[in-house]
Amino acid sequence: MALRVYNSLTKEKEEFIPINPPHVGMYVCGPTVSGESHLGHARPYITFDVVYRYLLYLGYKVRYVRNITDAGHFEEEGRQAEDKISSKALLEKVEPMELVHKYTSLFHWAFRQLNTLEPSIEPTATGHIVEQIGMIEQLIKAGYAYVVNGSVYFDVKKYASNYDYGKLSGRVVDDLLETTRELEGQEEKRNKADFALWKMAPPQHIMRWKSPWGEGFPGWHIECSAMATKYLGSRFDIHGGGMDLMFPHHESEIAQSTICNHASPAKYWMHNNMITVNGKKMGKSYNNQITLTQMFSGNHPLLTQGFSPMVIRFFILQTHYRSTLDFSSEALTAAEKGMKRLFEAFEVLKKLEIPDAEVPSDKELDSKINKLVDEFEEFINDDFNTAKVLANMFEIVPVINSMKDGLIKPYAISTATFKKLKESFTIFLEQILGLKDPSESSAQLNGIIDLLIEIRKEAKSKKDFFTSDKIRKQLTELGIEMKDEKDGNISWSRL
RNA sequence: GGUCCUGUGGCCGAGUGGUUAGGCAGAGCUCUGCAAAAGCUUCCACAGCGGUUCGAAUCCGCUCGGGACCUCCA
Repeated sequence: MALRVYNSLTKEKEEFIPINPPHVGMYVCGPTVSGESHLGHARPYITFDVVYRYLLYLGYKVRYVRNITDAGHFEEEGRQAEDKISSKALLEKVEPMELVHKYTSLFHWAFRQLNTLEPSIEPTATGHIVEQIGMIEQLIKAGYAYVVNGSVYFDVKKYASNYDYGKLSGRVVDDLLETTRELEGQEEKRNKADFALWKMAPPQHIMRWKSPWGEGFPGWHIECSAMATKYLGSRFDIHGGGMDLMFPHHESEIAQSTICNHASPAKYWMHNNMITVNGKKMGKSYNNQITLTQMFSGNHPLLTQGFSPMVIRFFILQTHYRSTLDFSSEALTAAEKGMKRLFEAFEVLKKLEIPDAEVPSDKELDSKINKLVDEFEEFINDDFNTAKVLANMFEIVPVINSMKDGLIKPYAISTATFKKLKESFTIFLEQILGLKDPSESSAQLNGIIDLLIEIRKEAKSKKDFFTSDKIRKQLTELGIEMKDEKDGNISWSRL
């Protein structure tokens, strides 16, 4: 079964066929490093990390480009032509680049914790001013952009007369021309729907670059078009980002690239939905963000505890990426417990060995396992339904535990089935979903605990429950839980 | 106001018209020196009202509720 992805451009699930196989070009709108990443930011980068991982698994040679927006944009177009980054920099009395560096590092750190793979290229907006200016010049030359007082605007009305502006986001241009909100500085534009490609920098603006139109800074949408074009060409396979970027950002990207490159940039547009808090989108405008460092530490009024990065990743992957996901400490706690159970079963599976059996004694179970495992691929192929993959894994958990406890006979399933289960489970959990056991410990700790287990076993065999309980109790206080198995073995895990 | 999405059991969520989603929480049982874990069983559901259909959470209409975008936003 082939991979099918929901294409926001056509509003349909389509079979994924790369433009130039085996190569795949993927562009994802990256972070604006004027502040710390919050939980909402984890959604797209984890979502597209799974997309990236799966495409790699399928054998594609993927170039994954994710930008860093370090040039900033004006807070509200026209009203205050002040760069976001420079305005905060003034406030904190530091260089803009100092902030950029700080938050870029923090971003990288947080997403390493979340086990996202690094993109192939992570271009910065400030590093591509030349390319952006070049693209703007092309747009002016083509007659789709005009210069006013040192700023350059894209002529949406003209574009719309020849192309479909609004196809991606479902806008009607006539409405846009009418209903766009009244903002200061609009008088420079020919039409309200026009957007800035280059803004003249007022004197107080710190980040500024020389351009053919005077000193200024790039508009919001041009950086992605310029960098995507530079590294992926005029036409590439996947463009991803949050749904909130669909309009005007992605719509405008399409317009810019269509004029400059004579092609709609991306074949497939993929948009992840939002993380909500009490039903409302987590975001700047609502002042309801929880930063990732707060998530990890638990240092936030809405959090009853800290959550490991893997729990956050798991929490996000338990929902389909195009659905909203409502955050609560309770939901995270539930995810944490579920994940622990899943990983404990996974540890068991990795160590489990069964005797050779060509024919399973329990044909029903054997075919059930085969079905559940085969569906991993079927579900991920269905527009990356990670929720269903995880649900199947959970259905297998009792089987694994029962095999360990001897409740299921070792030869109940065939060797081939067992081998497939082990391999697929590992590949999908670790390689594709990118989940790993957060409680992995050092060889040293393992050795120490193994020793304590030996001592405790001896005590138990002598019915010295005082000693055995003491070991268990003290370890519990240290966050390590000892569990007596049916067969007399003792296993342990972190609380 | 315009465009669009959405409403699933205590919570989070998957659902292609007919079959158990899954996780967490709750209840009972088994195992067990105790505990925990695990296993088995189980309770609780598709906002409301109509319609289409042999059959609807799933399609259509209306009502009510929630949300997103239209402005920086993942």
